[in-house]
Amino acid sequence: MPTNEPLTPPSSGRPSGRPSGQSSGQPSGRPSGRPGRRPASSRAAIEDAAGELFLEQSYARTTIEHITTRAGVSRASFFNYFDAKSDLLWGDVDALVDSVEQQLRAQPSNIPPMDAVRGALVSAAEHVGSDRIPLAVTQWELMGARDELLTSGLSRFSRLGSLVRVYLDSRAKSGEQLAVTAASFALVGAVAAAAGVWAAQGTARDPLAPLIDRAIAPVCDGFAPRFS
Amino acid sequence: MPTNEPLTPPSSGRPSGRPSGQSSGQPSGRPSGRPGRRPASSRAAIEDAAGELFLEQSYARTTIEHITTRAGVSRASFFNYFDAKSDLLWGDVDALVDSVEQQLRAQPSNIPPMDAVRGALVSAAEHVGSDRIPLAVTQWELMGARDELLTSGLSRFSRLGSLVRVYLDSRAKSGEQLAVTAASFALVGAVAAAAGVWAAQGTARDPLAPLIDRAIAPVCDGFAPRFS
DNA sequence: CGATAAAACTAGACCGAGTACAACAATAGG
DNA sequence: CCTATTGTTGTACTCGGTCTAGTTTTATCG
Repeated sequence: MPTNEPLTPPSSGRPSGRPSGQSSGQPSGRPSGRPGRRPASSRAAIEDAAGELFLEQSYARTTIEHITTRAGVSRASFFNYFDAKSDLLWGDVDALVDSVEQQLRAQPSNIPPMDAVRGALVSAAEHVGSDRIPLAVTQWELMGARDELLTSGLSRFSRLGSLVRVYLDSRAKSGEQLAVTAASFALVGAVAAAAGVWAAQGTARDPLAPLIDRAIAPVCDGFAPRFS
Repeated sequence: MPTNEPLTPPSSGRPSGRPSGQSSGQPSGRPSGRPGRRPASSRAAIEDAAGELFLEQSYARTTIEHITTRAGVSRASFFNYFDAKSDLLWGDVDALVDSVEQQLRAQPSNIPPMDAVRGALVSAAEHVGSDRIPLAVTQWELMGARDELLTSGLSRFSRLGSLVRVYLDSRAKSGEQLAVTAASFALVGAVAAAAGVWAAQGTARDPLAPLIDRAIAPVCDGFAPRFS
């Protein structure tokens, strides 16, 4: 007996090909230049289904099978679009970290390093509109057990830490490894704290950027003397 | 067909009861007061086997089955002693966090809050002798992909953050929620950074406590003005 | 001593996330 | 039509973790 597929026994098999459910209009838009089958609207369908289910029954109690079933997609398809279940929650945060990376590169090199980092973080935060909020934030209020959320999210923030560390390292004199690393991860801690407070404010929250700024300012002040 | 048990088909079954292998002497020491079967040396056997296997083939490639097989213990027994595989790596860190909690309670209440936290963290770090080093640290050098390690460890540090936050919260005037949270998690970031640098030093590393102190000092300096 | 209760341990089924791979379907271009 | 390419699916598998029922060892009480 196969291991998975607790639901949807072989009978009543879904018609292969794209299902008739949901909001997927005929995906045959433009020839798109390159060969191969064109993607159905699977990605959006998955995201929508996940958003609904997370609100209905929380992240922890929603399985990937639930999501794909509601989206009218195969379980295998899920992993074509996402590497892990937690990507549904934190994918937006990943994108935000990417934007921090860009902002860091865009910083002028004649200002003190900590000011540059501060500017980059705040700039990135300014692009977080209240329109597109990471799913993780909406879950924050809902979840009784935040540990799973927290754990799945921390690794994303650690990427931010590595990013900042590389930047600071490039602008510090050697022999400052400890200070560079400490500053980077202290900043990330402060950012995460601000994000947590922001998420906890529920709907109609304040803009994120000033919060971030207030949270990281003391860290910047503390470490600034350690850098040129 | 059963799902698991890829190895050890029903043939060649290990003799039930305590195996003759390893270092487990007859555990019948003292009557120990209370009823019930006395524990075999399973816990130590598991830890030893895990330590060996992690060094031989890394954490990621070692399954719980491997560990329990070498330890001569059933898989079920593993979960009698540990909640998760990652506890083998981070259990010592958990204990360390506990000791921070104690140190926080032992701090005099007439010194500034940030000084108290700093003292507690450094005191706890002083008890980390080079004798008993968390397995995670020894793995740090070995692992090609540190992400799994990192992820499994971050949640432990987040507990430290919550601890500090509660303490700071009890000593701050209300309305300082953001500052309290930011300070807590910035501290944790700095501590984690110091621990990482320490771990990366390989064998014969410097004492941890001064490293921690140097890492968190700027954070304390930065946030100190925000608290009474 | 025997009965009982508690504790350590085991066996085995089960679940869900994640991986791997071989198909199959749709589409562009020759 | 043929072929290469890309999206999608079915299916088997691994592993961490949970759960439950049952077995063995032990101390205590009658």
